[in-house]
Amino acid sequence: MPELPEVEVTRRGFADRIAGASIESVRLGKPLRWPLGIEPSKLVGRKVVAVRRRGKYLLIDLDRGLLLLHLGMSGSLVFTPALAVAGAHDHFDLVTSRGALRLNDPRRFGAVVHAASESAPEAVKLLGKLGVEPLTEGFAIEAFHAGLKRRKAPVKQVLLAGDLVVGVGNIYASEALFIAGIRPTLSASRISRPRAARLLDAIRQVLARAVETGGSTLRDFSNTDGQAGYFQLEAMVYDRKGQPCRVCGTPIRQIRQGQRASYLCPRCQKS
DNA sequence: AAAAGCCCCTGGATGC
DNA sequence: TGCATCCAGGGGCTTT
Repeated sequence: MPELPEVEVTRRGFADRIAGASIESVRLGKPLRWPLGIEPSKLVGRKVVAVRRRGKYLLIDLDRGLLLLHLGMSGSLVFTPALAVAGAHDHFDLVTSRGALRLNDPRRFGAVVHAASESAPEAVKLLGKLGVEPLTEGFAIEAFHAGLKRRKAPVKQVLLAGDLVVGVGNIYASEALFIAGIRPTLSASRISRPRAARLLDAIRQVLARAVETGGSTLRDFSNTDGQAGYFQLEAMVYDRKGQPCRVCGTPIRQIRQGQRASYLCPRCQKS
């Protein structure tokens, strides 16, 4: 589910509300992708300082240490004054003096991991190879083009890999490539400098718009107040197999790359 | 170093 | 209605 926009919408939904709170209790449900890495009772009494985002990870800074939280494919967070009885897929509760944060994640590809600091091995393992933040960091077109040039894999898969630019997942990779007029199968190394510039611009444009619209809700994503996003209503190609291209009317095609679906307009994305 | 495949897991849609 | 199969917003890990 969650790509950069969904994670950012989630972050904005509770960051200010939880900042300054002290942790009162922690409840774990079924195991997530990785163990928490700390005895839950040791978190009690610590204070939440801030909530940041790095790629698709949320970083919950505590006055001592931090929690790295990932939503995986099916995760979502709610932040409420008081928690209801935990459901079958509620696998992590962080109860604080200002409200409770709850992770619901049916597939359990998500994770909450404690790290003593951002430079601790547990954090570096997860964050160390991440690429540039497309929305907030100055990403020179030279660096982006150079990064593409040294990769022979299809550009779609290079975008998904996350080591060049972070936050672009399966929906927004297809969307950005459509906007830039680039075929997802094109080898990244063959993208010219002007086209790389268009692609970078398209990535920023589509991610920013998706944040504005509350992200994409295909199945189960919702923000921390339980509300759905509606970017999917604006999607140009994603999940639109066989439907007419919104620009030229040609039926949208679906292909498979690395066991994931890609969508494209064969006419608007000629190469 | 880079690329390709393989998993982790549950639930909804589809087909027989 | 029942059951099998396929597919899904991710990404770390292992193997080429």
